[in-house]
Amino acid sequence: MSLTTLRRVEVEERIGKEGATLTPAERRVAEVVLAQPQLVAFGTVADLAEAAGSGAATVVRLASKLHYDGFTELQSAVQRGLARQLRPAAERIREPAASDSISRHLDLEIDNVASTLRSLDVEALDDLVSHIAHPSHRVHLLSGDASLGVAQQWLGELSALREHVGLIEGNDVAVQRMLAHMEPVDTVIAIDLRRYDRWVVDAVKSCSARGAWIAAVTDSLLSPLAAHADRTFTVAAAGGGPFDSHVGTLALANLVIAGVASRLRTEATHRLDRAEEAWRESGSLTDR
Amino acid sequence: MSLTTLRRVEVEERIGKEGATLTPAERRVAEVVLAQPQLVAFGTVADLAEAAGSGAATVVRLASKLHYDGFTELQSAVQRGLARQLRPAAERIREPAASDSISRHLDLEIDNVASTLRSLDVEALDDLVSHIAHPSHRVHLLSGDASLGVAQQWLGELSALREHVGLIEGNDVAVQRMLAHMEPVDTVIAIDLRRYDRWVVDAVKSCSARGAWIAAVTDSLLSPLAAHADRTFTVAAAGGGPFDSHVGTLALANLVIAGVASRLRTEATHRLDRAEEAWRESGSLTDR
DNA sequence: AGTAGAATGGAATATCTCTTCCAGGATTCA
DNA sequence: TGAATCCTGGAAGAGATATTCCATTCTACT
Repeated sequence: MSLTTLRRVEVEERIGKEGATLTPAERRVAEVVLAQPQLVAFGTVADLAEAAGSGAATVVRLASKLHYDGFTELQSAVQRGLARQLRPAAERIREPAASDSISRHLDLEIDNVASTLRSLDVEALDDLVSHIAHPSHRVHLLSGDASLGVAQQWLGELSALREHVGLIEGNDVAVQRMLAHMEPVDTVIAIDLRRYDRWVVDAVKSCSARGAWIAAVTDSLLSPLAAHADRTFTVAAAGGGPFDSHVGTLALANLVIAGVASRLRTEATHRLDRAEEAWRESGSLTDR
Repeated sequence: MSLTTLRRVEVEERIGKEGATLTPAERRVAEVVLAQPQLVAFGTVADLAEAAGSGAATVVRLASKLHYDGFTELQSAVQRGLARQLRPAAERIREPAASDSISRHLDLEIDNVASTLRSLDVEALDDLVSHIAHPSHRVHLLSGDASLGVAQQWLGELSALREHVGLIEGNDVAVQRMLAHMEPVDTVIAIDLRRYDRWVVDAVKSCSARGAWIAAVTDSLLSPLAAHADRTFTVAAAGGGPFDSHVGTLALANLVIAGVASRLRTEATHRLDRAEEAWRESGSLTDR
């Protein structure tokens, strides 16, 4: 996996070079610098001195021996090194690296999936699954134009598991119709990322006013969708091309849908069996 | 807050909760906190204020609104969050997520993306990109029912880059119409996985007979689609629930579309700009 | 249009941190 | 063994930073 781009950082380099000339106390400090760079990046001279069992002056002297102007400069160097590791793949992909475009996209998409699922709140997920699995709550999907395909994917699979799942298109008629029939027990899943479609934002507001339970799938907790949502799911959507990547959103969808399926096991199985039966009879599916 | 490690980083959690009560300037600061946590972790109040275009006092006020004792405490919280990400990315990717079920899906989806993109043949990819980028070739998308949403996603984004992209629905009328108008220079992208939709297989055969150039996006080189395709792309689609995961397919789509976009740079840019202009005039997109 | 209230940034202040200096202690070499 | 040198940490001062307060600006409502 090309994700392991660990570069030896400047500081380590210098410690290696000057290592032989370090005094015992300085060496102890240097060991801490290598072993716990966070302590250097986030801490103070005193913290580092304590961790190394030395005095503050020794810490500063080490920085000088490594040809830094002082502890502050050493700290900056360590911070730069850490920042490199912290940089999301989204930024790495822009740099004119030698690596080919496939592996750059690979990094990016893996990052999207990992970030999206790892930032997921378990309670929020359970809550969403419960709402979708509740048979008497109708489910309405709202999606911005850019994520319409992914929303269709949610729609298709949720429809296979339960009834009364709908996707609202972005025209006023459809939106108004949905709002007219909305009950306070209905569930709304709104999917839209930055450069939000105004109609989605407006529709979410209206749904909220009508008392629907709303889940927002969006790019930021500060998104206008989040403001009216009962639960917000943030997705990472860094794209290597001109568009956002909805790979993270789709991974989230799969997770949610799997949860709904297991919650609705018996009923869903019946539905799926009936569909299977229909396909078999009509011969519309084939193994080869 | 107790021993339970919050998966969504504490700071984000709090921003989400208080997001609605933030003033405009505070909101700008919060956006920077979310977008550039390093700036908070490594920087000073003044740095953050400058990045957000606000005063130092606003930064401190935001910290208070998030129920921190002051900026220093907010900074510590961000540092703790970042420290978790400081491990090498490769390790982090497989790190268990908040629940077993999420971890399982995470592994699964990462494998789907990685397997799909790793097995990709560069020449085949270039070939597909070239065919799509060729302006005089019309592009037809065919998709099985299960991957319809993903196909819609291809459609939407390709349509933003060039003209004459169509998605054929699975009814005879539409298929026959497409076949009737097909030219030998047309490009067909057929997306369908195991338990193939018979109509897709048949349509691909017919397209092949008419001399179209065919790319198959499918699950195996032994797929019936592969038999008639000029290029075959295999995708990994292991799903954690009852359905296949199309995350790998979508990742492939993004890669292809990014390739097409860079191939069509000038024309595509014009198209995108015109669309942007239209959105701006109609006010249908919003930043908040 | 006017007023009350919130919002905002600048400046003063209190706190914290880095750096420098120095004296006591350890080590080395004759 | 003694002297010279190096090593080391504490403490003071220099510098930077967070916080608080307040005057100005903006906004919303009458």
